Amino acid sequence: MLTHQDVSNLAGVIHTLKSRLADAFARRGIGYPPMQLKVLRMVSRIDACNAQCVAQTLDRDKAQVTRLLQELVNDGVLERIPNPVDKRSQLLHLTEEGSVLYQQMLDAEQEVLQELAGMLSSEDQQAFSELMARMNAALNPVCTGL
Amino acid sequence: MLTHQDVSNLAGVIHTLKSRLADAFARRGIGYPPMQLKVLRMVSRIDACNAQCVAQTLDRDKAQVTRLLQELVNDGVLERIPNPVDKRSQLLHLTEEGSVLYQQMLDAEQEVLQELAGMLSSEDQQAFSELMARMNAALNPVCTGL
DNA sequence: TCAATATGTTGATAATATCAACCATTAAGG
DNA sequence: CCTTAATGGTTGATATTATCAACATATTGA
Repeated sequence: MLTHQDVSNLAGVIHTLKSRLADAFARRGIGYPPMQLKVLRMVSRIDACNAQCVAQTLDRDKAQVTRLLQELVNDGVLERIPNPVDKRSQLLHLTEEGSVLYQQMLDAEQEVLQELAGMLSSEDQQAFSELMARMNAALNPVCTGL
Repeated sequence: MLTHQDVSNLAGVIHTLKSRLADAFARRGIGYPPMQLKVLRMVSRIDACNAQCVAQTLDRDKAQVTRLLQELVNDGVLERIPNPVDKRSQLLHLTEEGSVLYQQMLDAEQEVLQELAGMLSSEDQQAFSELMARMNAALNPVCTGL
C-alpha cells in the first residue's frame, strides 16, 4: 500500500537535494540554477541533440526549454549548429567553455550524491537505484536511460 | 553507489506525480495548486498549528508560507484564531468549507497514488515505503512522520 | 499542391522559491 | 526591571520553474 507519506518523503528528499545542489553550485561560483545541469546533461549525452530532444527527455514544455537554451547560448555555454537535414531545428553542443562549466556542475552534483550515499547502507543504495529505475521507467518511459 | 541517474529518476517520478495531481485537481474543479495540499495537510495534522510549524515541517521559507496561508484564509478555507499563549502567532484550523476541500484534494491524491501503486509489485511498494522513510528521516529530520 | 504536423519562438501568466528589511511580541540575562 | 536577543509573522523584490496560446517556418504525406 502506497500512502501520501511515501510520496511526501520522496518529495522531501528531492527538495533537500535540489537545495543542496544549488548551494554546491554557489560554493563553486556557478551562476546557474539546478535545471541547467539537466539541460547540459541532455545536450552532452544525446547524439545530435536539438531543443525538442531536451524538452521530450526532460518532460518539459518546449517554451521553457527554448528559454533555458537561449540563456546558455547567449552565455557561450552552448552553440547551435544548423541541422543539415532539417532547417527548422539546430543541433546543440557544448562549447569548450561549456564543457568546463558542465564538469564543475558534475563535481557539485557528485558532492551532494556523496553526502546522500553516506546516509545509506550499500544495500539501501542498491535497492534505491533499482526501484527508481523501475518506477521512472513505468511512469515516464521516454526519459529513461540518459 | 548512487549516481545522478538515480536522483534523476527520483526527480522524474516526482515531476510526473505532481503534474498528475494537478490534473486530478483540475478534473474535480479544485482551483489550487498542489502545494496547497501540503499546507492543508500540515494544518489538519499538527495540533495547535501556526505558520511557523507549517514552514518548518515543509521546509519552506516563512515568506512563502505566509502567502500560501493568506490565500487560504482569504478564501475561507482556513481560519486564524488568536494564540492565547503568544500574541505574535495565530493558530490555524480548517473551516467547514476547508474540510470539504481538503477531502476532495485527498481523493484526488488517492487517485494518483492508486495509479502509481498499480505499476509496482507489493514488494516494491513495501521497499519503496521503507526506503523513503529512511532517506527522508536522514536528510530532513524535522519533516518526518506527519 | 495542400493540409496536417513538427520545430521553435514569443508573450503572458501561474506556481514555487529565496532573501532582506521590517514590526510586534516574547524570552533571557544583567 | 530594563535591555538585548530571539521568535513569529508580514511585505517587497526578485529568481526559478512551469504552463498555455499564438505564431512563424519548415517538413511530411495525402
